Amino acid sequence: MPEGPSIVILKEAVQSFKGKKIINVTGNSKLNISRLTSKEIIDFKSWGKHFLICFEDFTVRIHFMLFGSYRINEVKNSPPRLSLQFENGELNFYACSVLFIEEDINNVYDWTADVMNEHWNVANARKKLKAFPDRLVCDVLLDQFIFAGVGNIIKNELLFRIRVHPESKTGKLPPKQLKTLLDEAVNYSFEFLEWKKAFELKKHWLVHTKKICPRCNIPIIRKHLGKTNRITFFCSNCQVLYD
DNA sequence: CCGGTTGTTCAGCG
DNA sequence: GCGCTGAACAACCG
Repeated sequence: MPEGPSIVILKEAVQSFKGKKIINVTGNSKLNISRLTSKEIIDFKSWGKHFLICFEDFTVRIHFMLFGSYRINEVKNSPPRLSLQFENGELNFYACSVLFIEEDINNVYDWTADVMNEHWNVANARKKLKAFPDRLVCDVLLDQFIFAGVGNIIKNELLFRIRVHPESKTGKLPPKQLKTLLDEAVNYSFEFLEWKKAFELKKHWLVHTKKICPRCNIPIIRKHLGKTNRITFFCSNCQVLYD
């Protein structure tokens, strides 16, 4: 559930509650969620993997982490972390991180860093990469301050697509590959969104959780890499190491 | 039933 | 104070 495109799907799915008043609030969140009672939802926004419920004077940030989930006008057989009741339905969040943001979210979030956002700015991302040329591409793709919304699946798949080895240093990428990486961070995320909407996401995975390279038929390498130490799937034959 | 994983934070340690 | 490691959280799939 948790990569950026999934949050965009959620944002689209809850539009019927925009402008609506919350008539009851429950949940096992340790925060004072009762403050939401009788409040009107001004808007829903997203930043990367963050789902934002905007009120007049504050914002609720939902982060689904690895295991979080939600239901719209349905309930799961487990206690909700946060449950919002409306005249026209309900919105339930499970096993997620809930946080109140009191500041203006425009001062909290850099919208130009969100690969799914209309304000995404590729020049800003390029500048952030240039500042730390020794970082590995497998790490920078997961850096939410550079590529907010990109997760481990998108990381693995896009590196295979652009034929770059995950342990390549960003500063050693030829300009053409660097441009392709920046472009595909957005392109792949939007393809992920369409596949996810069509319930055919896994069908399109070429290396993630795979055993054999679909291009050259040799075994896919599965290894924890980089400072992020996340599991990485790649083909040592198809993906070129720039170091 | 066990192993694996779409994520992040933080304690502990050298 | 730093960077690194691993735990913790907690749910579902195959």
